[in-house]
Amino acid sequence: MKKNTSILLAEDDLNLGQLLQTFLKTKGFEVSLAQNGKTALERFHEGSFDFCIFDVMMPEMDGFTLAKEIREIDKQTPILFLTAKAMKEDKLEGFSLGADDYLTKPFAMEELLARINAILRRVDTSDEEEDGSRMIGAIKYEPELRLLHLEEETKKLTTKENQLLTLLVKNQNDILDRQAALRAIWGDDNYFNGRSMDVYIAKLRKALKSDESIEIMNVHGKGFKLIVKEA
Amino acid sequence: MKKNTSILLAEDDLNLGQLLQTFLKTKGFEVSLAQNGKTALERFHEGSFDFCIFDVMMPEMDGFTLAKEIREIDKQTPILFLTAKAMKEDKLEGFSLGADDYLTKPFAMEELLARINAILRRVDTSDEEEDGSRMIGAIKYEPELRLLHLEEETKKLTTKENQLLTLLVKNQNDILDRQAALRAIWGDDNYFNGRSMDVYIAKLRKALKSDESIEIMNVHGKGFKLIVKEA
DNA sequence: GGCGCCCGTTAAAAAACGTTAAGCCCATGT
DNA sequence: ACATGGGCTTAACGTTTTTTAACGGGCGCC
Repeated sequence: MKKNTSILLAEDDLNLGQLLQTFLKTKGFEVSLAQNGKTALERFHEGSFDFCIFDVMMPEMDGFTLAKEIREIDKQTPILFLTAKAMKEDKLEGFSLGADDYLTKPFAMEELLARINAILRRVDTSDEEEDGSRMIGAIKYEPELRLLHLEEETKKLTTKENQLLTLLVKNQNDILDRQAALRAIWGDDNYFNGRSMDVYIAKLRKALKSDESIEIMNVHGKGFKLIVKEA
Repeated sequence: MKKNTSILLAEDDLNLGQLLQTFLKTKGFEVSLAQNGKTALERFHEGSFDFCIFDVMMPEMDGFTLAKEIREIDKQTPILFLTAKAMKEDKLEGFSLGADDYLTKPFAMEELLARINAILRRVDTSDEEEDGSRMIGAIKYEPELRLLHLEEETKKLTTKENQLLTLLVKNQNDILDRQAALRAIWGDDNYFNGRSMDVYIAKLRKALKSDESIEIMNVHGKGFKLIVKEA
């Protein structure tokens, strides 16, 4: 059973936003609509999305800044920009931020759909299963359901545990920057949030300790690295 | 089981970057993607890569400067440049910096793959094992896991110990320049960092003293030299 | 041979991280 | 309203990692 592709849509114009949302829903997507960049960013870090559609001009936080924040810890998820006018600079800046595409308003619904599908076809190569789960060593992890399937029990993760593990997995075998992670999950990288994160690292280590080949290694002063040793 | 060859890819255009990353991943490589030269340099010094692909034009630090920095302490790891236009001067400068090959954009994925494999076949002469470990005298060293297997115990190295030992090993039987090492690991070669490095040299000497054939020799005013005497 | 500088080593200080437990807040059911 | 419980933060204490200090020895050079 193929899981629904979930889209994060950030659009301040509620008219257009809802129109797009309903349209995409009829096409079989799950769509979460945010009305400004800030809530969109929070939503992104809470949830688990396969695709992003961001309006460039938005209150609180514009689409480009939003994309930049997301790219600090996630270089995978495709982002498509909606831009009001055909501005050359806009296009250039967007692409340098790792946009996978852009669309100039006004546009046809069908064109949007075509672009989305094209990008998804091109990009989808992660070691993620069809149902959204993935393996960490011998442990099955379902981010959307916040479940960790261990030998016997199957552990329910809390929001924060899940966010942190998701980031670690996204950066598997690579450094997850401490500051970036704090900004992504806590919104601010002060001392106390840092201590809080360390507590969650301890929790995750305990949860994952059943598989000896998994290690959350600390890189002093830089961050953490999820290592999965080869068999 | 053959370890995945790990590639450091520095490319500011995330579109192209991700495209290359996913392509190379499907071909069995481990790919770490950095969006500018500076983070790429940090990543290089922290991690352990078998191959580098650098875009020439990048923000923060361009590909040539990046290569120059790396070549100060690593003369082995192959570097392939991606250049926008076929500029003769670029090529010349690149080769003088120790580039192993070039590719002019746009290029075919398959060609990139062919070049990589050609270089790896040609260059791979390191005494590195298939699993990424290597021997220093009679001591087994696993840089990615930061482990040093001595007679009885197996010592976990700290981040800094590991970085320094990696540099020494890369320049085995050759001088590791003091200033270059400081810039590589500490980012700055001031007095205090220098003293700090001396402390780590002492630590490594102590750790390696179980094997009499290994010596970290000082070359006055120049740097250090890791010497492994023949049996 | 004396003097400055660089290095060797050990110890102390400081910073970062590891872990456990206690406290706090908020939602929920009674 | 009151208790209950889960989730998150803060506190407290321990350990590890890194830096700085301190002191002694070696090297090169006039």
